[in-house]
Amino acid sequence: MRRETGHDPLHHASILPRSFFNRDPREVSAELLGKLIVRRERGKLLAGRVVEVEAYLGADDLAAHAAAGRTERNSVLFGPPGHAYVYFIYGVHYCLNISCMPEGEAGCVLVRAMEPVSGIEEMAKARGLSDLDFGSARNLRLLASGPGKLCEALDITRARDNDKDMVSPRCDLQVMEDGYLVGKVGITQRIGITKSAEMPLRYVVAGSPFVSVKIKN
DNA sequence: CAACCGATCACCT
DNA sequence: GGTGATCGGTTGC
Repeated sequence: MRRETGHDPLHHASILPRSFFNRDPREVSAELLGKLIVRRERGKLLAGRVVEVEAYLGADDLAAHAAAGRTERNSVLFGPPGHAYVYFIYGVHYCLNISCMPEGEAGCVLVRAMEPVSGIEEMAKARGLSDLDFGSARNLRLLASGPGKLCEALDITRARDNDKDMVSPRCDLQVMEDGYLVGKVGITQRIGITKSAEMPLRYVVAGSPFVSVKIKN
């Protein structure tokens, strides 16, 4: 298995300002592509570049957890922007969202897939895939090509991470930017929902092999 | 390779 | 008591 280089892969990276998330989730979604999700734990640095997200809006979006109003579970969505909203789904998986909009207004971006950048061995271990050879993109994409996989790779759980401030310099779960620019952005319907399913709110880096599913037109 | 299915939890009605 | 912003293994074209 290939080793990480000694040089810090986030040397040129900086934390996004909170204002980045203080607006409509659709704007945030388009610009979040190419940014970095960073996990720091036990002296290790785990990071991936976002290649797929979905926007979830407020009361008009019946697929959003916030649609029925504020509850104890979804209260993070109504809090300040830039916080992690983590929920448990289908009895098996966690999903990571980042809250958007000013405090008091709901909205978020679901982080659905990322290209692994740093801490490949750690992520593989967390995914139970330590035996694979990650020299090939074919295996590399197994690490975080879906919201549940991404959370497993970064060891994200509701108990541990819900409501964490992802734009705080001291947080062990952060969003960063390093000047990387994505190419063409594709927009499709969201995955796996039934209500408000027709709205085109899924944003992917066109041609990336690290996205979850390719949607046929 | 598409389609189906089981796992099995938190939340809301 | 029903539902769901998923995944991975299996089945059957």
